[in-house]
Amino acid sequence: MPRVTIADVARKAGVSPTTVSFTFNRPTELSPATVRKVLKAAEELGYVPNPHARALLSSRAGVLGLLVPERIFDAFANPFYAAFVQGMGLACDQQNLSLMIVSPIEGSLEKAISRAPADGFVILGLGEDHRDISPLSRRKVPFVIVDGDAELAPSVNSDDETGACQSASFLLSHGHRDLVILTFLKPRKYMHDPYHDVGERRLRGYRRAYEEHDVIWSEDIVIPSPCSIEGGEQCFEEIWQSGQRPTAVLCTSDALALGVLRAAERLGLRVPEDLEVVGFDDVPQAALARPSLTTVRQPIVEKGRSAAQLLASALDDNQLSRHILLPTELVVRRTTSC
Amino acid sequence: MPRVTIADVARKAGVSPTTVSFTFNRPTELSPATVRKVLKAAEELGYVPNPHARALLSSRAGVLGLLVPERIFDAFANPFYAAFVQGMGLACDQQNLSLMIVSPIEGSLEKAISRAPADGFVILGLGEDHRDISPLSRRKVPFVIVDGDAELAPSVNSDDETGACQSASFLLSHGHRDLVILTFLKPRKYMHDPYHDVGERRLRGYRRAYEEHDVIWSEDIVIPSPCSIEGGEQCFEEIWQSGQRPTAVLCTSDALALGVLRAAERLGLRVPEDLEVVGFDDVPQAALARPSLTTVRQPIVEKGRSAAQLLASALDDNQLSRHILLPTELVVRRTTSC
DNA sequence: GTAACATACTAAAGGGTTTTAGTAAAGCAT
DNA sequence: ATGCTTTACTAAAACCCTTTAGTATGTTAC
Repeated sequence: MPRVTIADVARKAGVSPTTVSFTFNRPTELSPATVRKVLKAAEELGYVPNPHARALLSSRAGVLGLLVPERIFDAFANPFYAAFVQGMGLACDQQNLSLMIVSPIEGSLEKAISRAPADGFVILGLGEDHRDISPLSRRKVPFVIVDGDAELAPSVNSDDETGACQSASFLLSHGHRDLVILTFLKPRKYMHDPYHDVGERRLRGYRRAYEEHDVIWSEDIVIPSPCSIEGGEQCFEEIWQSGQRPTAVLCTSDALALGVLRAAERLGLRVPEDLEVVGFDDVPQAALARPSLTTVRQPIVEKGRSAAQLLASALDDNQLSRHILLPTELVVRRTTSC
Repeated sequence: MPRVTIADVARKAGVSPTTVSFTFNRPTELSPATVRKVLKAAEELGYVPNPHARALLSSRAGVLGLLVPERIFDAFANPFYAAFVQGMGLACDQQNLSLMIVSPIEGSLEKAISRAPADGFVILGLGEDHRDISPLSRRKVPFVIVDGDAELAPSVNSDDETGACQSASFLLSHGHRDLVILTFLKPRKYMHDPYHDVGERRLRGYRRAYEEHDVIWSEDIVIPSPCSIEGGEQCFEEIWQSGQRPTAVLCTSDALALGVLRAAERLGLRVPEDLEVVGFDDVPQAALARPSLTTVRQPIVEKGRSAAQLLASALDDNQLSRHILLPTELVVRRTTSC
């Protein structure tokens, strides 16, 4: 039994397919009696327009893509994503759009992009000139860059460097000299990208704080780790086991910091007495953590919301490329001694 | 400048559109020289097949829909969703599928379903015979029911009643007699559904524990609240402000329990000395909470994974409807005194 | 009584691909 | 030279809808 098509409804209602289409799309051009008749026939047959056919014709599927340069599993291991999606959802709910998560297919983002039936993309963590997304510019598919460099395309970023600088400054001014910095590992494929990602921006902030405090910076204290609670936990445990005894840890992501907290607990370290920890993001659970996490707040939900909003308006009028810079702010809680 | 189509590539390469299609879909039927020639032309023109056209023909877009009966923002306010999506992602990553979040359009799930270019749906929190999803059965679109009753359709559920019973039993056997139970409020539209949802199953478990302990059950102690940390926080604060002084709180969701913890902290209550709290789900942050949350564990990631897996195989062979029941288990942590 | 216009509907083109059925040429055995 | 199979490619139909341009009818205006 094949799918019920517009032709079936037309036949049943005794009208042309065009009339059926009009019934759904511009009922004002039809007499009320006809509309009723067609609606009845459609109802009885259980007809709904085929979304693929509709999208093919109008190039509008009502779907925003969220492009993430890693596996979905790895991405959502970081609570940042839930909050970001929540924010995008705010705009989607409002504009009746759906939200699609697009991650590499067979390791290729390009492939994933070209197969995804989305009207546009919010791109997380890649710059606008990244080769993996160049097909989008060529095909004039609208996209918004988040946490990445952009000039032509609209973008949403946080003031990472300032926030990072504040957090490092905070620790340095309290006398800490023996820090460890946990940064998130880029997905393997992007490891050697020349592109300046968020991690690097935050590092730059830390480095600036070192300069301002006249403390000598060494790349040796920077340890990359997979960006998840487990990643941070394991990473810090290894650091400790290797004999290093930092008095404080700076993390470029709350996921890592929460992991450090867990590791510290397991290792019997008291926070903040034996070890101070500062994160980045202020994900919802930072405030709930044990102890509550000192971190650099960026408005994640708002970030997602404005990215989706920007994309939605780009779909409508494809005008004006706006660049949004969101503020960051050090939130002092209990993983640091005041 | 219109989109580059298969015809453009065909013209440029001096072959028929069919040959171009074959180049991408079954290159073995072509001579290597031709494949090279076409690939080169496609590359030069920046051609990628139109996903809508492809999906129209094959009825396969490579997209799994996650149907949620509430707004995306509200859904992702509950950390359960992030873990569930993570699990679905595991299966999607493996099978090269994308994941689409579909929530009501203009308040209508039906509308959202009919517009979504997804190959099938994982349906969260509705039974298979719910009227909002009946169009799917009629159109023979595959779907998997999660946290809902199903007989014909494949389903994934947790043993909610047993888990809930254990948790209530645990509190009752420690002498608590003055409990409050926080349940999550259904989205308004589904408020009066006759359908037995997870919340009710869990309540049934609590009730059974009351019976087993010969304690009289009263519906008055059951307080519905929006299912988020904020919801639980506010709800418990109101309860306390209203003069009630329960010695323990049972929550049908960790989101609520985490909220209660936050409220307790604000109200100056010590947990577990002044108030004991038990959640449900064991979301990742339950273990990290302050204090760590006693809760009923269900394997959320696994739930998402098997739901997506079931759906993916239903798409392939549309056979065998399996029903998966995942175990639950009380995890005693620090919000209860042992 | 005819031109001008609005109303209610339809035929046909188009959107971009995949797939089926088929053709032409080459290879092989007899 | 004849028939049979294989190989390499193509024409045309199909997928299901929307939209443009147009027809037929009725209404109004002078």
